[in-house]
Amino acid sequence: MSAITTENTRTLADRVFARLQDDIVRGVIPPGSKVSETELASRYGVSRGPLREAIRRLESRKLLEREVHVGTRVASLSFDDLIEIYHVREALEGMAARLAAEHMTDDEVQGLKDVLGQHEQQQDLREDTAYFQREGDLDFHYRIIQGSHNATLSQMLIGELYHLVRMYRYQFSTVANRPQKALNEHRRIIEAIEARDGEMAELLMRRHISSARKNIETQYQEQINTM
Amino acid sequence: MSAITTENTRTLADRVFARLQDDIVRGVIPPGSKVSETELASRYGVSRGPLREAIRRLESRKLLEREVHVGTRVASLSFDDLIEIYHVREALEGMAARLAAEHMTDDEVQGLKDVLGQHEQQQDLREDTAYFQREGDLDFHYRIIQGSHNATLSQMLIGELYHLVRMYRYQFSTVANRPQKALNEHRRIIEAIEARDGEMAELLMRRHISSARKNIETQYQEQINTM
DNA sequence: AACGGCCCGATTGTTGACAATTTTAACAAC
DNA sequence: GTTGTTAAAATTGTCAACAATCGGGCCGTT
Repeated sequence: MSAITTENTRTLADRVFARLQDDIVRGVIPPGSKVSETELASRYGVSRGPLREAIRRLESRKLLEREVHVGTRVASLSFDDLIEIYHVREALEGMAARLAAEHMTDDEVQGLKDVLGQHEQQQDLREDTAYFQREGDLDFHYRIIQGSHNATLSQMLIGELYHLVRMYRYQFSTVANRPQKALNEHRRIIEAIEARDGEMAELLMRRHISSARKNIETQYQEQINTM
Repeated sequence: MSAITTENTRTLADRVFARLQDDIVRGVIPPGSKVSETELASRYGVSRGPLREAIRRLESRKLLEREVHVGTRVASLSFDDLIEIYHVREALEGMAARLAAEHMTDDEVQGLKDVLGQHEQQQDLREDTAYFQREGDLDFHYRIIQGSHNATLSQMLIGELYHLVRMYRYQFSTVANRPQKALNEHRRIIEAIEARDGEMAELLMRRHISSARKNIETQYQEQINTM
């Protein structure tokens, strides 16, 4: 039974790490807020020892920021931070798509196509599918990243960057506002992967993410102008 | 006086982190070896508390690997790991070169050209310049990465990946075996950056790193065949 | 009223002791 | 000789107390 495994082979510090990360990403603890070690320790029912280990690990992931002898505060992503992240995503996920086209198994490709099919149906049936679109979008990207069969690459994207992206989405309650275009782009990326055309898969993935970035930049500018 | 700053505004755990990282990267503690907490604690003259915090951070950087209730061991990079890293470097440093071409200040470009000039002279004067070439190569890449003016990107490359690359070099005592070609490639990358041609800079940087990867793959195969 | 020094409470940093788990080694049974 | 069992030793995980540092309020001086 894997529940035993996940509860028992992990240490207190590991579980605090996971719960705290979740609370930060979901905005339960507000971005930018200062967190007290004793307060967190009592909240999660542990002593400060394991808590501090969890804090150090979340620092490495840029979810917490520490000032020596002063304290720790939850990261607060600025617009510029998000743009930086999207440039990195463009580079890394482009490479991931290339490697996925080369290394994905036929089963993995089929799974990717199934996921796309589900998204198309959701798009048909509902109008306000913002939440599902976001989750679906993530699912698509996760599968391609893992299809690269490059653990270092997967770790950097899924283990580090994506937590920040998700945190930003919670922070500003952003919604997908180009779902139909995105879906088309997904479709073409899959075609390239299926044709084992790594060059094309990379190009399309980069344009996909680059478009998302430009969209964010436009939204941001509009928001500035109406203020 | 910055010596005071670096010694005084940092915590014990921070200094242990830095020293331990250095000892791991330089191979003072052999790759793959198991490290005992009490032993390390006495070696660095601290208690296990701050030491464990340092260990957790080095785990995040993939320099240490932990098994719950068993212990921690120094990472040992396999050939496959290094190839993975080079694919990531190709993607990230390609993007860095593109952004550097767009964002580097004229002073930064001049500094880059100065560095290249020094390398050319070294190459003229000496034959066995393996060490200097390696350091010079790193200097060149560092400057372009920081020239991207993208802190997230810089952190991922300089703060994470490069430690692993350096560790691998110490581990296998590799030497640069295509210095003249590399120098030419550097020259052309700088030209593209100076011309503010981001597209070209990215292309050349990717080919530069891709060539290095292929070179490593070839070396590895030859080594296998002679065994 | 503005400024600077001082003390006190609160918070972070560090330590050593204790609990839980794994590994080692000795021993017994087959 | 191999395998299985058990207890002791060693190691990791956790905790609570102690030390060091920072921030805020009070007070006195100008």
